[in-house]
Amino acid sequence: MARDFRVRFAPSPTGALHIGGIRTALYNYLLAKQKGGKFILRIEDTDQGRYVEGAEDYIVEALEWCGLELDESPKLGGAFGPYRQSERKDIYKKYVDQLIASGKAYYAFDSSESLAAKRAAYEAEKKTFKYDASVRAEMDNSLLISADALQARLNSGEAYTVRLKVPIDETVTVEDDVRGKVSFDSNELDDKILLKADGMPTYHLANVVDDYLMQISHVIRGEEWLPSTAHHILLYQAFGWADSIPHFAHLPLILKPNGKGKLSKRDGAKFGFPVFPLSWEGKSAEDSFEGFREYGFLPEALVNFLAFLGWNPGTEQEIFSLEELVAAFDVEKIGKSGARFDIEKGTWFNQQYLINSSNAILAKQIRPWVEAKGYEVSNDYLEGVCELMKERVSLLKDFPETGYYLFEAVKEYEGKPVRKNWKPEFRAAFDELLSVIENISDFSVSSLEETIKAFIAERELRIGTVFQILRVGVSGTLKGPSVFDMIALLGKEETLERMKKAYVQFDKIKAQ
RNA sequence: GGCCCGUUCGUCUAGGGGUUAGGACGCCAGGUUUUCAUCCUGGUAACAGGGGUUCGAUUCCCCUACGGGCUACCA
Repeated sequence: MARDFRVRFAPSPTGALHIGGIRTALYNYLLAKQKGGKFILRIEDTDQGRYVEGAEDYIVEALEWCGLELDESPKLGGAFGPYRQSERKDIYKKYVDQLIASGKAYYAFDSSESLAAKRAAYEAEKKTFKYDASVRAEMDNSLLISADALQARLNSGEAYTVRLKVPIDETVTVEDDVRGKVSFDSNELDDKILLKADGMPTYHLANVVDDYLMQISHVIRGEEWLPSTAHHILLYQAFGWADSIPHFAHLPLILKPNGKGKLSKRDGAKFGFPVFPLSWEGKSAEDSFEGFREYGFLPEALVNFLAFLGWNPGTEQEIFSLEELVAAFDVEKIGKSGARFDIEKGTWFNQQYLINSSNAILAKQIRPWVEAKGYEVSNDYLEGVCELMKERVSLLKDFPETGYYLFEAVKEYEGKPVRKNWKPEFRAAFDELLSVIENISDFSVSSLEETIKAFIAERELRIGTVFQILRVGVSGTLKGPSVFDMIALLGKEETLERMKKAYVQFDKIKAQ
């Protein structure tokens, strides 16, 4: 029987969500949308010790910013709620009791301290302690005591955990859509804690119970979960849910730029680029990070870039809108090896999106950056800036930075072109040029170009010299948009003012 | 250490028993442009190593090396 496609993104609210998480969410979203299924957000907040205020809101906002619309979530609700695991405590207890009753799980009274001591002792002998079938009998659990004794201990309020009783001599096979069959020897598997002493489930239990109850059809998650998937399979079997095991797809990890380990939150500061979608204000500067949004990325570009980290359509097309990704996505085409994070490529994607955006849309996008610099300009003007700058920058914040001279007076003049081209005796000719400019009634790029070129020809001036002087006079730099474009955008008054001011500076530079 | 996964240009990757091993980013060169950028053209550069299997392996198998993940009352 074909099940509906129901996929979930299930992060822990332990802080900002980094781009590895966003990519996981993206792949889940793409599969759900392509198949007409549901994309669900489930908050896995079973570790009260690591819970961070604001993290859930951050996750939701990040998904929204990326355009990954949810169908069911803690805030949206849905037929399978609640969607926060901390609110499902009773459900897990019920299922754990079922497991104990059927002998698939057992109570363990070993304290954290005694286990730590055990581990230390093993380590001293260069061995690794594992709470498994081989040591169960040496531990303090319900497998070793009578029903009465157990009841007495339970009644006394003694702290306990519940562990999965992993069967011996079995081969557990995970069918992974990315990696194929992956097998584990059950004797290598430890008796994972299912229910913690505080009554909360561990990831393993909560995950399996919720995926089952929420009728999740596909589990797409990071490769770090592959080893524990064996336990998850065992759990499905223990519950008698073997027929409802979802499809698994374990994603290759996103690696640090140097390939040494998976990308982590500290790498942003270390390598000088963001690893989070949005900025995160932590309790300390060390725990605060800049996001791609604040760095100047368009969400579409981030999504496109992330989609290609570990997946590709097999064609030569690289620029994909979200809708196109939905259509082209294919779990079969997900790669198997980790992908290093290369900000250069990401920046290229962003520039492609900048170039392909309309000026009207871009103007809206850059306005916050422009206003943050204290500039007040009209939309028309901003659109003009976009037209002139979008092929020359790669981040939104570059517009008011690289092109600051389109918003305020030139702060610094490049010396080299001035020394090379400026002569005080040109002043007369340039004064004339300025009056010519002043008299242009149609202040458009084409008439500007025509008039100025005619003037240069008439006076037999060197075209390169005049252009460079105008360019540096108006923008301070040799790099940038066409002079005529800049002059037309700045307007007559501003241009004349800038040039007059520039002559004075040019003389000074020349005199140095 | 044990278990699991992986390995094609510097990076992201396509491909797949016989290919000039393709594309993109980056880099370099040329062209276009009054500059820069865009754009166009060209170039640079890869199948980790060793054994098999095979007429033929980069492709299939094994081993080694290297890399990564997991090994918590964290997810």
